[in-house]
Amino acid sequence: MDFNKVIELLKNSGYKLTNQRKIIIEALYHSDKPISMEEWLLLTKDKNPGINLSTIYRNIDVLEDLGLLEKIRPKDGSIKYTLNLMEHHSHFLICKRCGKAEAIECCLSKEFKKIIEDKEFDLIEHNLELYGYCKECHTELDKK
Amino acid sequence: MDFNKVIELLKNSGYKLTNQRKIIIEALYHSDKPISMEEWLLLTKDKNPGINLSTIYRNIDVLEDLGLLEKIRPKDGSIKYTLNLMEHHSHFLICKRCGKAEAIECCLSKEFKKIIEDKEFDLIEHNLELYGYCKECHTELDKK
DNA sequence: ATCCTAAATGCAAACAATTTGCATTTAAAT
DNA sequence: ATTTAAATGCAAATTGTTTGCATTTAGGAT
Repeated sequence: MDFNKVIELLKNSGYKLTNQRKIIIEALYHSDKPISMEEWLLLTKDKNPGINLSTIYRNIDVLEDLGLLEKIRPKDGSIKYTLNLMEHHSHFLICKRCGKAEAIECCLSKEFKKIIEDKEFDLIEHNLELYGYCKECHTELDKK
Repeated sequence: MDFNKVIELLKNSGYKLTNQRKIIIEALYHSDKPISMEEWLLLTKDKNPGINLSTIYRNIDVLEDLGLLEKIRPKDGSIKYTLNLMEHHSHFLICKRCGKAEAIECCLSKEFKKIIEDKEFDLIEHNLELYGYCKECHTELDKK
């Protein structure tokens, strides 16, 4: 989904396109990896120093309402945000070193789902986060 | 791992077994599902009303140090705690209605791991949370 | 283009969750 | 029993997030 499509969706849902909102969403859109609130704030202040933290928080609600926001919660307790522009369900390969996140297609094998079914558990949704080292970082680490 | 084993591990690691600590860990040990901090506090206050919230927080550090604590972070932003007494890696089937969590064995299929390998991503750890309705709750919901 | 109104924003204050400093208590080694 | 480092309770501090309210602004109506 390209940026204009996002804006269109926003407007069609009755939200106004303010200067701040555009910058806030754009920051997330152009980031190649999930970012923390701190990073998000810096990126937006970069374009408009007057933008307030609470405005970002309020826009989180908007993005969630639009179903566009993905919140990633690593084990360390932090929260990172990224836009979810995919049609279908996906998960992330998250690099423990550089933080880059790459989306991958869904994952639960048939056999695995079968095991769950056998337990008569009605599976509605799942959340999978994969941590490791991406190719680049792995190479870097080998050098040391 | 039975409770005495947990206590033994605690002592062997140089921690003292205080009355409060015992109650705090016992509460978690005897709970059949992951619990919130609020629930944890209630369970401990039940046995000793004087126990302070900060003592629980400090004992979280201890349990993490011992590698016994599992933190579960549902999408709703809450945090639940449970003891991880298993030898091998496992995941949870978490009921969206009653909150009961059942551990299941590991899950990533060979094909799935192959896909990740092909991306030259060095997978270190992963986190999978499965949400849905357990058998009992499913039955209950059908009644309505 | 100007006017109008609901939505959005900035700011400061409120709030919730977690952590910390410090005086006191306690487990357990001596 | 004595001693001492570790653990606790309490209150205050800190951090992250939310809210109330006065002001501003986007975008439809005129």
